[in-house]
Amino acid sequence: MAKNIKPRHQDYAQWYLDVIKAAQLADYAPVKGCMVIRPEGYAVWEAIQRDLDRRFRETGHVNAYFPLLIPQSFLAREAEHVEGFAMECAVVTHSALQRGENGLVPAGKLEEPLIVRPTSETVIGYMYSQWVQSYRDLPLLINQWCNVMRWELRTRLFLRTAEFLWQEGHTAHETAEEARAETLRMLDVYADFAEQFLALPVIKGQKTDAEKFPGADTTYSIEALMQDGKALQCATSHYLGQNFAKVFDIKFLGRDQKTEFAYTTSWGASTRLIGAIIMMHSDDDGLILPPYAAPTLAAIVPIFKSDAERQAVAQFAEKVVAALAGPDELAAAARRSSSDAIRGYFVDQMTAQRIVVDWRDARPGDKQYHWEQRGVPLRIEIGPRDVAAGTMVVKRRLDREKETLALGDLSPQWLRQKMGQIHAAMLAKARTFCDQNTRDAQSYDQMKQILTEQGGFVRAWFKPDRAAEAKIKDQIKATVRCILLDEPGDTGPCIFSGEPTQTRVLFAQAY
RNA sequence: CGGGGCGUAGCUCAGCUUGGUAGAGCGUCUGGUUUGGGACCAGAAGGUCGCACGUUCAAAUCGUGUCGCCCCGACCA
Repeated sequence: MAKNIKPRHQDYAQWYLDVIKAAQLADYAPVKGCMVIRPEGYAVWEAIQRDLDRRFRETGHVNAYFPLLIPQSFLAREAEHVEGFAMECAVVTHSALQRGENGLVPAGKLEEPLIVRPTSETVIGYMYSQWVQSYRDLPLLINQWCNVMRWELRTRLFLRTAEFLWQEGHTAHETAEEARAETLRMLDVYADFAEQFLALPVIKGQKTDAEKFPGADTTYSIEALMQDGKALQCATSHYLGQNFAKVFDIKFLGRDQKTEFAYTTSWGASTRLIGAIIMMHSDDDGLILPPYAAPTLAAIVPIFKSDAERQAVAQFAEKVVAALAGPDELAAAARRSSSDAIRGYFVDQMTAQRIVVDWRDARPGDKQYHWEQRGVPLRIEIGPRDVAAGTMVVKRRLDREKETLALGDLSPQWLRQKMGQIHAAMLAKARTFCDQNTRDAQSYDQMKQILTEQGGFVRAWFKPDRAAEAKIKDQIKATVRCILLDEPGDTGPCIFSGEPTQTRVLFAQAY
């Protein structure tokens, strides 16, 4: 039992914070609502970036960078957009500081205030209008990795912070069909990524009008169910129609010699994904990282008493490292500056994933907890008894499964295969949880009972309606997470109004 | 931004009612014995009690103000 982590059943919110603290993923910043993403946490973000970026390239997108500051007037152009974001924008009004009576005071008032981007549809729309002249300029397929700021009043590390990191893709197309296809294509990219890379089973769906992105024609999202039975939106993809093209004048001369407004999309995923990883996979002992996103794949814990034993264990550990990372890496690591106590060896130069040998002057038990809490998928114990037998004890973080292996069993392929197995086990476990906590409701009372007593997703017939959704949210704190796609054209009675409807939705309490 | 709570050592908190030398546990550092799942002994360092003003011979303690944080609501990737 970890003594620095509150068990989930006692206080889930505190458990979440304890896991982050114990794994050193993030820290509070001096500015309320902002966080410092520490190296352990940032490495997970880099892994997410690496794999998503590859998927974006494979679907034809390129990266660029647009500015942090946006003229205030830009935001105001699209009515719904300004309505959605005006309440949470940081506004830059001055360009300097000067000494006043009580210290520094702002000076150099700006003619037009600038806002710190809460999202970049407006400034990108403005630029696109200058870049697009003809149908030959389309499609325009650009992504950017950046930070955004939404002045949140209640914040939680990774899940909701004032500043967060994300990527936002922005595309412009010749036809509505093409833009719609792009929107759904990127939704698929996110869903595949979540499952294949992060072991997060997700449900794809469409947002109701009440929940959609301000300014979008249609919003889609992937939704995941956390261990406490609450849903978390993990990524979104928006079909913006011609809404932004019209207000930013993104128009082109079509094949028919007529001028038309472009059809645009936008789609994004943020550091919130790290929160999803934590809440989906981790346990009362701390963080459990999905192997492909883990910066450290295995931690080797040497066990010894005498100096002679230490030497023998050290020699054997070198052989283990060489078997997993290659003999060249052993030499390369010796040239790198690093802590003497924790030595890292890259097993993959591209992903910078590594294994470590923990030579710190601490007891083996301490080291076990240390790496366990950080979510490292494998721990390898090497003691005098192992050295004598030419073996080691390999422990899986996920389920504490233990096996004794010989040196000859290890290889880079073995490690890759092991990671694949762990990933598959994590995905299966998470999917089982999601399935077991997705229930059908035939009546409003039944849904109310399920959501207040058990949580999870509730699948039901529902005719989307703002007033009804507001009432439901008020009464049982649940919202429509998404309208299910791929539903056969059946009709059923709306759980709220009783009217026949063709839409089935997922309800849940959400983060 | 409304309702409630809290600011004392790196962390968790006691002390405040009834004003009088600044406390505990954990952590940190040093030395020793230890080391196959969170060791033990000995010693040490560490705080203008959130900040300001006031009452008083005397304020962590009482009063006023102010700033910050946490929880609950409204708003949200």
